[in-house]
Amino acid sequence: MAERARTYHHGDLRASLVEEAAAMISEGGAASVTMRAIGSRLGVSRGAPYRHFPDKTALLVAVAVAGFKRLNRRLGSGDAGVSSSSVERLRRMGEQYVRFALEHPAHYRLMYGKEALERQDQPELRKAAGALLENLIDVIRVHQQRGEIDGGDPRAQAYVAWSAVHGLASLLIERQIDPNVNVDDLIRQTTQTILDGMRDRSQD
Amino acid sequence: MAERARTYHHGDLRASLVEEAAAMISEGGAASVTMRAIGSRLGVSRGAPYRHFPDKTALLVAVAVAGFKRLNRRLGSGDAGVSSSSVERLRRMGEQYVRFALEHPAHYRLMYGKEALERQDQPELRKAAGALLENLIDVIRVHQQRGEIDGGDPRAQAYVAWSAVHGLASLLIERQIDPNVNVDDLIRQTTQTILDGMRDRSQD
DNA sequence: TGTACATCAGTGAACGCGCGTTCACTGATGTAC
DNA sequence: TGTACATCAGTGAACGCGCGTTCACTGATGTAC
Repeated sequence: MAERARTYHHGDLRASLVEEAAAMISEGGAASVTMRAIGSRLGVSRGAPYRHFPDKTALLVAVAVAGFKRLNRRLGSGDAGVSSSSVERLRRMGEQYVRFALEHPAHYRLMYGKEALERQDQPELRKAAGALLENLIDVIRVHQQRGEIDGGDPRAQAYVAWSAVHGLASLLIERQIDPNVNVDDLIRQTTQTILDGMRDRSQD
Repeated sequence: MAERARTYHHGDLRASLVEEAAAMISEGGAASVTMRAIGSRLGVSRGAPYRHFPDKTALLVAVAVAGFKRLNRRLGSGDAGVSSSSVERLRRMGEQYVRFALEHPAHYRLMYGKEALERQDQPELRKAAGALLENLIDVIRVHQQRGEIDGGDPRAQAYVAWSAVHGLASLLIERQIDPNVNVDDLIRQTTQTILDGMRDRSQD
């Protein structure tokens, strides 16, 4: 604030816009993000954001992309390597995935909601989501090579695993799951069922 | 239309509103549903819908509830009874679930999207979604008794299965899945993996 | 180091728009006698 | 069967609102000489 008063130029308004939009989404959902509000929250005029984003959709796409990158980083961390039990690695990825969604529900919703982003093809967004999938495929492939899960098409297996965690995350976020259910147990059981199912596959 | 011109009263405007809103959602997404448009599409004034629904949210809730009922009916049909192989029954439920979502993507989105419905607790909606879950639990319980899947908490197992199909449906709808992938195969593999995982459960 | 100038980030007033909703009304319907 | 009346579904004009976006502008910054 003091800083802002001192300088006419903001410094890095573009980054601030993305950050602030994400914060607003967390606080009040995607609908609460308006170009007017975001400007005033940053102590900047209404027109200023248009120096950095051609329109509102472009800003929201940037926010969603940032979300995917953040999630991807989180899944990648923990252990990247060979160290721990490898199925354990997959299970932990699933857990982290769902936990991210629970911690940032509105942001997560934006990442996947075509609704909010309107326009069909946002290559940046597609790329960010694609990176997530590729990581998952890589991990699955490694574990296949170790013979710990079956040898089907790793891409298809990745989709199945992704579906399970994405579905669980969505149901939790949208409050479709009885709040009395222990979330940690449910997450564990979901990832475990998927991993068992992948191992078990009766050669179809 | 001819009918409408003949009578001042519409007949069953309430039902028509729900039906027309659903149609508009299918055609142009939830955002395309406006109280103004819906009135004019039914050849009725702007105020007319407010005779039947206090506000827009109430109408959308009714549409979502109708969607859940329709989906539920579809899952229940096919075979209700003891006739067919029982695991087969579960697999078919999963397939029908995903197929419903693919056929009515925007409607499906509305059913689960808290965003669009804004207000937190819509008891009717909660009830309709709950009925879906209870049905699934019942089916799982039956198959447990037959010893075809393991004996864990059927509610938890239902959540796991629901997560998988809901996740797959969502990813497909939101175009997160490579269009070159064979959707039928993917649906089959997902339901199969879940069922295998349920059977396999290594007594944890 | 000092000046002239091009660049461009941010200003702030204003635009037009489509929306949900309200409200005094009017016409149709069903019912009591 | 006929009339009076209460009820209520549908009318249509109007409201206020918040939104995204535009545009001529001004002030800050960096650079060439």
